[in-house]
Amino acid sequence: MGVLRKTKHLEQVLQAFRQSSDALSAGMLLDAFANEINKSTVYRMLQKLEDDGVIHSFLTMDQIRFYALCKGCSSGRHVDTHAHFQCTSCKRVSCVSEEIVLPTPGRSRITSAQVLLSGQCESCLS
Amino acid sequence: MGVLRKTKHLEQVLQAFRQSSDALSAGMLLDAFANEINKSTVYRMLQKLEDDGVIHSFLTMDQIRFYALCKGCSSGRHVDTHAHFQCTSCKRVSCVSEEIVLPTPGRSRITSAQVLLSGQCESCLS
DNA sequence: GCGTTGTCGCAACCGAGTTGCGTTAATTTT
DNA sequence: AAAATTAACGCAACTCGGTTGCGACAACGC
Repeated sequence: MGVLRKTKHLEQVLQAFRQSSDALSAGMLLDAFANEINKSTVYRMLQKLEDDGVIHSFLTMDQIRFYALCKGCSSGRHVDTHAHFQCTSCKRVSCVSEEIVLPTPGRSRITSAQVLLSGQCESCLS
Repeated sequence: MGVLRKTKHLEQVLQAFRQSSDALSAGMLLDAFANEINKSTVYRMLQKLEDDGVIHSFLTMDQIRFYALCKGCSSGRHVDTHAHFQCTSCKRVSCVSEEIVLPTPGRSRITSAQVLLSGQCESCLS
């Protein structure tokens, strides 16, 4: 596992997350840092950041993994069951602050949950 | 689009869905009918069945699309916002009957939602 | 400055899903 | 029942998000 090293690329990526109110995908980061950061580097960085509890990830309807900075969750325990929302027009993805009440089917033990909403965002509606 | 033809392969696939209480993925169908039904045939069939409102689909945590027979939804309008559950041990996927109350973030218009729960199912817990 | 060890770039690879196209077979028309 | 129509099929090649093995490099501790 090892410790997280403070490298140039890491700073760039973290900066990108801080500046964006939306969630980002690996592809978006690759576009943003085209010819600067390698494909595998981006994927490895995202993976590591998620392992370390800095960001969390989830899938959109079209099977693309998005990442966003974690607020309350620590390494190894991503407790937040907040939802994510993707606009079908502008494709932007964001976190929904409202907490969600989830059912526990049968006698099973739920350990994680993902809620994805999609539709049109405020700015695309107007 | 055209009409749905009653072919041998279609019958086989529908039968597989009826016999299984779980949701199925394209890969599982391909395994079940190995050397019988072609890869692209399976994908095209699933796509068509979903378009026609016979089955509905959703993604699991590991980005694999699963399909299950529709109960209440008709062609073009998949209204059910029921959740899906995947067991992390046996990997089986099933529909959760309980309805879910979802938030509407801001002033946006939600048109569809996916809820995925994961954990351990009853039989894997014992 | 030097060794350790995590990170990077590259290229090749993986696997789910798609596509173009020529062929086969289910349904319609005559 | 034969012919015409057109959906469904098989094949092979392809797309694309993501992974991996490996040698080179750079961050950190001493």
